[in-house]
Amino acid sequence: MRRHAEFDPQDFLPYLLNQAAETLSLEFQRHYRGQYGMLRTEWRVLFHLGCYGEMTAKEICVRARLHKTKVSRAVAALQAKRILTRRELESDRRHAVLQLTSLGQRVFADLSRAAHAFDSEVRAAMTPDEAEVLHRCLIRIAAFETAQRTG
Amino acid sequence: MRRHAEFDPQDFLPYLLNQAAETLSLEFQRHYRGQYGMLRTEWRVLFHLGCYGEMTAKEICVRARLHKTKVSRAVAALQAKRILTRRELESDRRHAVLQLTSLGQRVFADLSRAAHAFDSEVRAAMTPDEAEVLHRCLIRIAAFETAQRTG
DNA sequence: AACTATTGGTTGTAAATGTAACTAACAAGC
DNA sequence: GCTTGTTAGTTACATTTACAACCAATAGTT
Repeated sequence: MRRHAEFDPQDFLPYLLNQAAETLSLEFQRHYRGQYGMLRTEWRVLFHLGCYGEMTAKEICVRARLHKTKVSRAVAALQAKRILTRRELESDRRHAVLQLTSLGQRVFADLSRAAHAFDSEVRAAMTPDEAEVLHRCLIRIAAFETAQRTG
Repeated sequence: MRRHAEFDPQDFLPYLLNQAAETLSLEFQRHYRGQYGMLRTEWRVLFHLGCYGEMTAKEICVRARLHKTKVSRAVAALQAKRILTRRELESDRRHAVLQLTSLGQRVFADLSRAAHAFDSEVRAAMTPDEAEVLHRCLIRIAAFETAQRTG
């Protein structure tokens, strides 16, 4: 069957990386989607607020590398779910600092625990050395060409 | 600012993996999208047909781990673009074997070359040893829990 | 042969995403 | 103080995706 054997999809890094990423994402979805009806972007916003503390939508855009419209919609959804509140700054009324409610903190604590457990589960499939190399490579790849994506 | 330092997004493998994958995907999009107006799923279908030779939509679903509706629509789009043709089997008229047209083969050759070059570019960011570990880990992760996704 | 189940594939519709255009608040130049 | 530019964020609309229901062909059962 194989007519053009020059190249196997499995050897094309972007493809393989995507397969791996999708596999894990799909698996972890169960937690934030199944338990809390959250979308991936919502989970990311919650994740960042939980890890780094309160910040503005813009800061989330930059840190999480998400487009502002996605963040805007995720924030609205999380607000509707009583996971976070927004506090406008008098110093500059364009900004609004986002902060988790106590419910938000509980949800974050729960998902954070699940994330930790899942991470360990994945790492169990490799040696500590491998995990370190993997981490290093991914960081490097993620930094590849970050332009025009964080507006 | 950081209030909950227990966990950094950068250390959560699914998240990091996603960032890396998205970075590369977005970059490589330029080729199939910019040059040929193809969607990611279309490129994947083309990729598989080009690499492995003609096969049915179902086989593509299994190999590429894509849902049948995605493949169905991608095939329709590629057909409209004169990239592939379908040939029904008399032995079982539910099946249709998909094959690249000569245009499809030229497009595949071009994108395949671009993919190769891009892959090398990415690999240049790491040592051969690292690349090998990365490859191994990703294969392992991609195989994690393949159920209910290929229907 | 008739009845059900399964399989390969398509279509309809709702949800999600991307892109561009927009508003409001502030900043800078004159 | 008024015009111009920038920045934070939202909204509108078009494209894409997900999910379920569907159809047609075949296989399996009686």
